[in-house]
Amino acid sequence: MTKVEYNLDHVDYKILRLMQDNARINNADIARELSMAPSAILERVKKLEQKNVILQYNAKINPAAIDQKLLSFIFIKANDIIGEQKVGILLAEIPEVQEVHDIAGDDGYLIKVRTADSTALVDLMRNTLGKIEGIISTRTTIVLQTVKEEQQLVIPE
Amino acid sequence: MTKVEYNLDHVDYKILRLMQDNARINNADIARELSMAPSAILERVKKLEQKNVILQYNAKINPAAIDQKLLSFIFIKANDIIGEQKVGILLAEIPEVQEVHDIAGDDGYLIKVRTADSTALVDLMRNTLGKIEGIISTRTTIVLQTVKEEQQLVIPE
DNA sequence: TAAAATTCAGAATATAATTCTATCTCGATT
DNA sequence: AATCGAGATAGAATTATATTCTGAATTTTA
Repeated sequence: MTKVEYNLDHVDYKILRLMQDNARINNADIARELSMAPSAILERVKKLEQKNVILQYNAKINPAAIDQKLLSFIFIKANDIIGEQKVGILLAEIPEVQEVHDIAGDDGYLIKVRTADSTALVDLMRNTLGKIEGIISTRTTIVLQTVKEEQQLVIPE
Repeated sequence: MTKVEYNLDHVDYKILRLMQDNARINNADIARELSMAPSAILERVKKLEQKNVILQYNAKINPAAIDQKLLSFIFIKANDIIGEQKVGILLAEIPEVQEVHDIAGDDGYLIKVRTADSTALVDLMRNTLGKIEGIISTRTTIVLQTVKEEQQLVIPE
């Protein structure tokens, strides 16, 4: 892991603020908003992509529309060596697993899982999690209702 | 809450699969990929937006690039009346709070919070969470390292 | 202070989005 | 089986946008 300098200025922040809420905004509109030339914006956006400030552009899809109605968080206790994350990497390969976090205390992971329903969750736990070596125990928390779910960051300036 | 029919077919699923990984893909490229006319794709995308299948287009920004290096999950026990979510709604208004989930058991919430560092987290808990009426207790879990963090869903067919 | 690198505007060009219309498909009805 | 109508699509024409290029201005570096 190498130290990276991002060196962002006000204009970059403004672009990021616009794009994180509307990734399909066009160059011309950003340019108008910031009173700059489209070509200048284009260059900056490309640089933000190159420098890995912008990681990806996602369409946020309504889970209910494709019948993925159940959201759960599962704490997973594992016998991973600290630093190495064998179990974590295996968990990350599961498509239904949206997030895998290595958490402090309890030598464990917290994962976020989306399935159609509780039956599908049980299947996944039995057939997929159950096959991963090194998992000692799991504790599952079911989400009844989601009040907010966004990935927007608080951008400076 | 009204029952909604989404009525998606194979072509819609393919479009969604392309767009959830690359929201800035253009019409022409989707059309080429699916061997269809751009106009047909355009209509479908617009309908997917209208029907709230596609909820938003986001740029995923590298938290490190804007100095938001600490991720935490906090369990919050609240004295909310079931169904009503006064505390949940207040939590959702906090910009650093990316997610608010009403969870089963323990009459509580699970929230996901991003701050610059642990100092900023403590500040937020004291100054912002501390001011919310109805919070009985909190339990904080710090993320040491994130192995995976995506919002991609498993799309059928 | 000079040279190099970066940033940006504005024009020219290439590419893509959008609109429109004719055609096609498919299910319902008679 | 024939007719009708709604919805979906292709393809052409038009409009809008992205991209490239150049030169000038500014900032950084040596």
